Amino acid sequence: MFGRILINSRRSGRFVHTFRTLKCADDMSKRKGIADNVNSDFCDFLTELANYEKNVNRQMHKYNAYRKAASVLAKHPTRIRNGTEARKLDGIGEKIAKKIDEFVQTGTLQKLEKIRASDTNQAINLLTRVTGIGPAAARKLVDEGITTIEDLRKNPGKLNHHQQLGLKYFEDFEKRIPREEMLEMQSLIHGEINQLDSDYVATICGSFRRGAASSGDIDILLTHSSYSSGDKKKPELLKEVVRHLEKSKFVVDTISLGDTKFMGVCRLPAGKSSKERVFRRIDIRLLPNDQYYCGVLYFTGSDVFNKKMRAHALEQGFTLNEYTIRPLGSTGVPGEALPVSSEEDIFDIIEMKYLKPSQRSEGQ
DNA sequence: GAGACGTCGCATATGC
DNA sequence: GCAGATGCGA
DNA sequence: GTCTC
Repeated sequence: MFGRILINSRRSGRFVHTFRTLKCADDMSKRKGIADNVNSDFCDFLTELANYEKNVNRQMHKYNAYRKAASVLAKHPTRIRNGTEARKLDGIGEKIAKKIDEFVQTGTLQKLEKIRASDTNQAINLLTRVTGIGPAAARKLVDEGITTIEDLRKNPGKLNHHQQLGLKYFEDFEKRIPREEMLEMQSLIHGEINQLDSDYVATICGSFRRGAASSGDIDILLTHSSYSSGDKKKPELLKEVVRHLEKSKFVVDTISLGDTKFMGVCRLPAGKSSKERVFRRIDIRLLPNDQYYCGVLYFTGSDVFNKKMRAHALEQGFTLNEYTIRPLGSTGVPGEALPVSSEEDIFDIIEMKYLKPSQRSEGQ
């Protein structure tokens, strides 16, 4: 969920930074041996191809395949010299090996040049950066002659509610959130929720919880002592929190709101020198208390860490997902969910030494 | 050579 | 009005 | 596009 790994800051490929999300390069090289990415030029063109497959061709699996290839190259400690060398890496096959060769020899890719030359592709890629506009809507809009952000502003009637908010906050939503601001929002949120009802528990997850220097958005997991998975729906628990955060002027817009998931927009009150703050994307999920820590673990990531931990769980005869940890019978059929009342419980069950969130960035 | 590649909540379009 | 499908984001 | 079976 909090992928980022080394390529993009965000799964959608909305941002095109080439890694360096946290810590300084020195720190990284000492600990991990992956200081500067010596293959970053390959990663860049693979990421561009990935976004093309997703946004233009709606080929999500190719998108993921290109991203996997870029990721393995980014982690590779030495410079790849040609396709044959690249071919040895997991996730790089015949086609990408060929592209590496072409790029090494000519400094570019014919396929990429053609993609870049198409105005339609350019427009689709641009519109896709508005949250709520995916590959299908972008293509439809471009077919109707709408190709720029300005065009969108002139035709708000062609957008649904989510897309209208995406347009309204287009610039702000592409800005990263400094950790300092995340900490401010954390204390405001905890204060407000505790004032509302001290039986709520809220945890800001994602890369923030792992200590990242900046974040893309705010992802809050929420639970309440009165709410367990056996109970029936409690449609008011989440709505009450959202209403309260609206009343306190922190939450300013709603993208979607159901019984268990809120997606919206928030902003801190003006800071010193009365300078206006940036609008931020905020998500709040309500989980039953008995599933809360599996959820917190899952949404804290990183993706790579989650994969390793789930694999370890399997080796120990357990299946772990975002909701529960269950023992596997001799037939491989999952049994009843085990009781969990902390993240430590989950590590204990699978006999794994506890890792603080800040130690979960690349697994271990 | 065929199938998997994560899954699910919410909003909205679609068909009856 | 209802039920299952689609788009989207995470 | 790549991997697995």
